[in-house]
Amino acid sequence: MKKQPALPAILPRDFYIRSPEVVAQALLGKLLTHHRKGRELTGRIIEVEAYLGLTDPASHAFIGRSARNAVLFGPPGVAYVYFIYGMHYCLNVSCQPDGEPGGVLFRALTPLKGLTTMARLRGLPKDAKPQLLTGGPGRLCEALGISREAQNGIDVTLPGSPLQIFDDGYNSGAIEITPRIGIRKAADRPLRFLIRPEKPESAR
DNA sequence: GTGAGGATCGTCT
DNA sequence: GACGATCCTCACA
Repeated sequence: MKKQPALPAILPRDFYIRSPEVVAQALLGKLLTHHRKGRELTGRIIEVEAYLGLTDPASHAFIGRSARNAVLFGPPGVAYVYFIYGMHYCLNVSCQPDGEPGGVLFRALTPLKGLTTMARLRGLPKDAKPQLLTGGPGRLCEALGISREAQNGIDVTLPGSPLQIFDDGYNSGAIEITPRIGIRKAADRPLRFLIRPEKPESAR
């Protein structure tokens, strides 16, 4: 069992200087926070996917460096946001040493703080189910107000950064491993990692 | 409750 | 010109 730190601590850059598979599993249970217009939007990371870079056909980095994927080739611990299917944003964080491409895609969060704002950004009623707020890569970006123009290239390891990832000592318990979703290339690789979401009030 | 298909645009070739 | 790491809506059981 991990010790419970007194205060949530920002994950340091060293945390991300590892392979995406390792970083992805380590990110489960951590807190993702976006400071937006004076409000704090926070959720616990419950589902991620690892994208390995040059050896992974499903990764944006597989085709080599381009203007779009440059963040994946840069220093670790930097947000990579891309636009997909003409209507959705997806949030990743770069990992591996500077120069080696690799990243982790955030697929789902359990919303903890700023639920009303999240619901408003998603265009949903304020009592909307968490699954509808932040369950899905496009959904969680919309709920946190994340876009490529504003958030791509943000360093998530800096104390003053609007986008940060914290460790509050939460023990994520057993990790489920499955193939990645929504891709055609290398779709059979077990690189999707998830934890059971915290039980809702009604399930007690 | 579940499954299938359409929407829409940035990026790359 | 074609594709894509998705989501939403509608139809049907």
